[in-house]
Amino acid sequence: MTESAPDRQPGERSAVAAIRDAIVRGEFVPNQRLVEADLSAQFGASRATVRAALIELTNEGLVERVQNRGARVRAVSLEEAVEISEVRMMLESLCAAKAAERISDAEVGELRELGERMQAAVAGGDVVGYSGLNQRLHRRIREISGQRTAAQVLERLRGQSVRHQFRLAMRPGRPQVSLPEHLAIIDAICAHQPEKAADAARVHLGSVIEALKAADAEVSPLHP
Amino acid sequence: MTESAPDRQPGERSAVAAIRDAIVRGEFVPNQRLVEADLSAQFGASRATVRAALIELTNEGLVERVQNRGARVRAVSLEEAVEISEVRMMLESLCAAKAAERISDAEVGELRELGERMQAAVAGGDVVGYSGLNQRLHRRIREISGQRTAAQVLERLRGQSVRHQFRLAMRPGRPQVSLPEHLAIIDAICAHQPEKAADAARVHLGSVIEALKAADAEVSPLHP
DNA sequence: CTCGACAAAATTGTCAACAAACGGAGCCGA
DNA sequence: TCGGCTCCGTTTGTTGACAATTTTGTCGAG
Repeated sequence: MTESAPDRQPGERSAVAAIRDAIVRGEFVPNQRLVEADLSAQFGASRATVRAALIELTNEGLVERVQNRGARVRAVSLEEAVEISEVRMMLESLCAAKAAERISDAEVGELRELGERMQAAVAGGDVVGYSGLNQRLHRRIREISGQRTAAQVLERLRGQSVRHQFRLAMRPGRPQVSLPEHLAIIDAICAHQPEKAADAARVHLGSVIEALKAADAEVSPLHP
Repeated sequence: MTESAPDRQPGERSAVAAIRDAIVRGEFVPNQRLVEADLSAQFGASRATVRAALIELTNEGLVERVQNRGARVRAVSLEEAVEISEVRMMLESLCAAKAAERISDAEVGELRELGERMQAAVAGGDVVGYSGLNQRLHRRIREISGQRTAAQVLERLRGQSVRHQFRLAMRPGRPQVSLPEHLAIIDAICAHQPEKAADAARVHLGSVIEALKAADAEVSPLHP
């Protein structure tokens, strides 16, 4: 950890984005203390800027702050990850239904192409590529839905659960399970079938929840 | 702006709460500019504290901030209010279902009593009392559900749509419509019927959405 | 050896002052 | 008259220092 911190060019990149990236990329591990002075030095920003960034990230659910005791990276437990996935189940199904109603022909082609690329990635064993396409698909569906409120909430929740999502994606056999679920969502949306799209999204997120529990049970087979 | 009872003890927490209260209570109207120096004087806090508060409220969706141009009270349009209600429909139904699964006998009594008091308020024409009980009911259901993630999101959304909610509550005849919907939710939860509770919540929020549109159409029959 | 109090260090919360950016008033030239 | 330009007041963004609070380390008593 004494490894020379990446001296980002001062005054260029927003401190919020920099710290957020450091957290979601895993550079800062859960429960790690985030001392304002240290971050100030690391990112070349003033302490006030760092402070504002921490407040913002607190409201995004990425860091925890307690009065006079500083900030630390928030650790999301399995239970919380499940809760987040439950909320996602409701909101992604809403977005999927809305997207099925509003999608244009051009966007149909776009989604179909995404689906094909996902198939190719799974067939080729490109796990990280598939993971990236996965995120792009979900985001694109949110955009097409036009439901900006739900989209915003989902974006925030994604940041919180990115670590668990990543662990899931790396699980052997997981892509083979989720791929057909994703394709079903794409098919329903492109066919302008809101009910079917919502159902497919619910099925997918239900699968995610089950996989989350299974992955955790495998990692820690003993319960404290 | 004439009213001034600014003698609050210093503290970031109180500044956030004070400004938030001023916004939700309607003391600050939508699109009103929020100048840091002015708020600093009004609430007796330093500008840095006010600034931190504005950042926090921005992330809560209550104020809008643009680079170098300051902050103002966010105005939520009818479309946004509908979007918010759609998200609420999904999440409140989730919470209602969870609450139906987990509710204890003591909590059953609590909810039933709330229902009776709501009936009495409507019968007595106590609109503001009914409105308060309404909020208490929804919050209590969220608490009983144990779904803290959904509860948090709902709490944030409530702050944003409080103005529209208030307008709704004041609509003549509205309590008579929403009361049976609320009672249906209570009955389903107390009977430990998750599916029925979720359906009742969906029906209720659907009714809210319709009423929102109707209320707006009545206020502004001409579209600008 | 353990427990409690006390002191020192570290960290956050707050404040006042300075620099930069935006918006508008007024001026100039065509 | 109108378009563009500069200048100036206002407001935000940033910096550095100071006060308040918590945590840590040490010492002595039982």
